[in-house]
Amino acid sequence: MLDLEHFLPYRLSVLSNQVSAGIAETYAERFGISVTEWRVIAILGRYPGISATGVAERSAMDKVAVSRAVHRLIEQGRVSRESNADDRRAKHLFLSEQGREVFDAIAPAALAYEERLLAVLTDDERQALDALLDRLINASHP
Amino acid sequence: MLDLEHFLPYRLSVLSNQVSAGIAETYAERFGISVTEWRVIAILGRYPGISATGVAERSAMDKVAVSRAVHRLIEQGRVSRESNADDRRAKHLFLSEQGREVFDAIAPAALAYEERLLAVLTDDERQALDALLDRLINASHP
DNA sequence: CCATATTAGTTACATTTGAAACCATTTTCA
DNA sequence: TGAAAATGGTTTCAAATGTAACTAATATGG
Repeated sequence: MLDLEHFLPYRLSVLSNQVSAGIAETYAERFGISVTEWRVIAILGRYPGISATGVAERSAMDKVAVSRAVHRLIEQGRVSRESNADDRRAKHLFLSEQGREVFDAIAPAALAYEERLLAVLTDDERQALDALLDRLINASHP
Repeated sequence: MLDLEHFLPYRLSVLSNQVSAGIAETYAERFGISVTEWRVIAILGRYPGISATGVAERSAMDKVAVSRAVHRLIEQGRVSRESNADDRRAKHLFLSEQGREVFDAIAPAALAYEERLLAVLTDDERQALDALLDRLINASHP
């Protein structure tokens, strides 16, 4: 018998939404930034000079979403672009100084949220969760 | 240092989206039904006569989404409504025979998907995952 | 070579979604 | 009581999103 409340896919969805909303609270208001924009910033903070396609791969967002987020971030002066000599279709993306400020402000808050959430687990449990998620993510790959 | 790919909230989001998309494949095409509609059906299959607000609470969807899904399901002849004598604002919701057919068809497929996903885990690991999710869901409550 | 296929990224259109305003009814409590 | 607040549910409007079509540039195989 299917009971939504004990159904793994459903529970994952609930948890994921609650957590995303919780984190969004820490930055949405303060910086007028959406989840997709934040994800692009997070990727660029970690991998400066990556292309839009690279961002899409690493963020599991589709390329249209990335394109739009990048467009808005450039408008906001938070991201800059440099053309790629080797492949003139692709552009290298970077955080501007303002983008870096956003990243530096949000990243600790996001990590603090994660820490607060994981505080209910012991170290062993965290590792176990990590490993379980790894395997499930691999297993669920299209 | 924040690294999106190892950040729990992000990983949850990726896994949840992959899984939801995987399950949706099993019914979207076949029944022309969306995730929200399927969730309403799943709840009504389990709790016949529940109100729209009850559905929203149990499904963690917002009431606008429920209202719209119910509306579409009624149009499709898959859900029926009965007014509530005690409170004339609220209505009792039920699966029609056709709605029940959809439920009976999808539920096993959804469970099979879950089973396929969980097949990569041992029984002990499943229980561990279940317990970990419980605690995280409670911890992440607004 | 060069015609064809592929890839990076954008745009256009339709659909979905969310927030806020909105009825209608019920509850509260002064 | 009855005026104000709360609740169930719907509607409206703007913003977010997905799909498909598109441009421009690069790669490939005959």
